[in-house]
Amino acid sequence: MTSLAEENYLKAIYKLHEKTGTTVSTSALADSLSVSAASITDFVKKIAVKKLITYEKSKGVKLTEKGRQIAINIIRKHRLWEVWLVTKLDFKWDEVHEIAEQLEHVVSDELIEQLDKHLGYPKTDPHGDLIPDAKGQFAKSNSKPLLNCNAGYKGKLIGVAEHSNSFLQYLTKSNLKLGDEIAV
Amino acid sequence: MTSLAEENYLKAIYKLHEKTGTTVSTSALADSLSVSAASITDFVKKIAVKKLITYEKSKGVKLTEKGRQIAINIIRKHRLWEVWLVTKLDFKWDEVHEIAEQLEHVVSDELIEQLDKHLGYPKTDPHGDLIPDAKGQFAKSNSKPLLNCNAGYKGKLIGVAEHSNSFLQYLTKSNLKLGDEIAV
DNA sequence: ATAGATATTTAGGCTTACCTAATTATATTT
DNA sequence: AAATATAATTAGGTAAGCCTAAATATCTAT
Repeated sequence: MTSLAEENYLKAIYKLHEKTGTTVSTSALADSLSVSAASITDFVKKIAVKKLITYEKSKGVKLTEKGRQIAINIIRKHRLWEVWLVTKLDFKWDEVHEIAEQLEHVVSDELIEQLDKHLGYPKTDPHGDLIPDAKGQFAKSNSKPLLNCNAGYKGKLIGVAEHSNSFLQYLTKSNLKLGDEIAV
Repeated sequence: MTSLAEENYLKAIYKLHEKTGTTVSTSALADSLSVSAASITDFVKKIAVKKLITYEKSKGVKLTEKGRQIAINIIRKHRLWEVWLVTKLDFKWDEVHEIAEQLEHVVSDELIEQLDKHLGYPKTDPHGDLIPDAKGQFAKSNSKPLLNCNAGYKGKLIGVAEHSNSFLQYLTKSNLKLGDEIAV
């Protein structure tokens, strides 16, 4: 029903919307998916017909509730697989993204439910991102971006917004990991 | 490098060759892959150019060493995933094939090596089939088909040749499982 | 050895997901 | 507001992996 390409488009739209809060532009999508703008316009029209997104010519794109649910489900799978890779297979947090990008597209609801159980129903992934439940609900988080913290502020490092391998490796080398108590 | 379709063709050729011992015919492949004979001819020509198989017009197809290695690697991955599904996620032996068909195409050598380690380097999958090692070597098996056993013969059930869900469920219902001592 | 049956290949087409180049629409400067 | 820059769309095309229908090759039985 949902092709690999569709899943990746929906996920990219979800993430760009999350970041900007606005409708998602053709060029932002083209950038994020490494595909030409023309291809985006094409594809976006197709999935608009399927009611996965709403699309207004030259005005960007928005997920419908249906599209949002699919996107969240992919994210759920991605994050569960990342937890598995780190906790069960001993991968580092900077080594799991590419593998999870593949595993997230495996289709089997029972598989994901069993995996979730096997992992002990984790709430967050190795980067501190929340894992939505099977219904697409995210738990509440009381996180606060480091940028908004004044000097002297003390807290616990519960997640990282930047996921690049180099940044993650830098944190590891600096002896910083999730759960650490930090002061600004 | 190796597309999903290629992987499935090579695996199918491997399995049909294993079963018949001869070159693999267009129609056998068409049957096994649920694809028209015309499509087989097309595809087979393409992967012959890539030296994954040898192909003689109207005379069927054979894996090259290169093609064989790819096929065995897919089988290795398939069987390791099946072990994981049964031993770690509590799936039944008749529930794992379809899921493993998807997982076997995930590309990451480190993933497979870590998975193998996580599982304790299993020698056989949940149906008793041998799991080749990372170099494509199969261990020796001293199995004997039940059909070749005379009445009165005693032995241990170490594998099943028939993998259909209905047969596996029948064995389970009959209280038969791998490792059982049986007499003919 | 030849007719008929079966298997295989060829020819021509389709869909998906991409592309480039050209055109049109929107935003930004002055 | 006009000129220019940037973004988006349209038009036309490509490769992969499939299809059906028609043509040809191989096998089987007499």
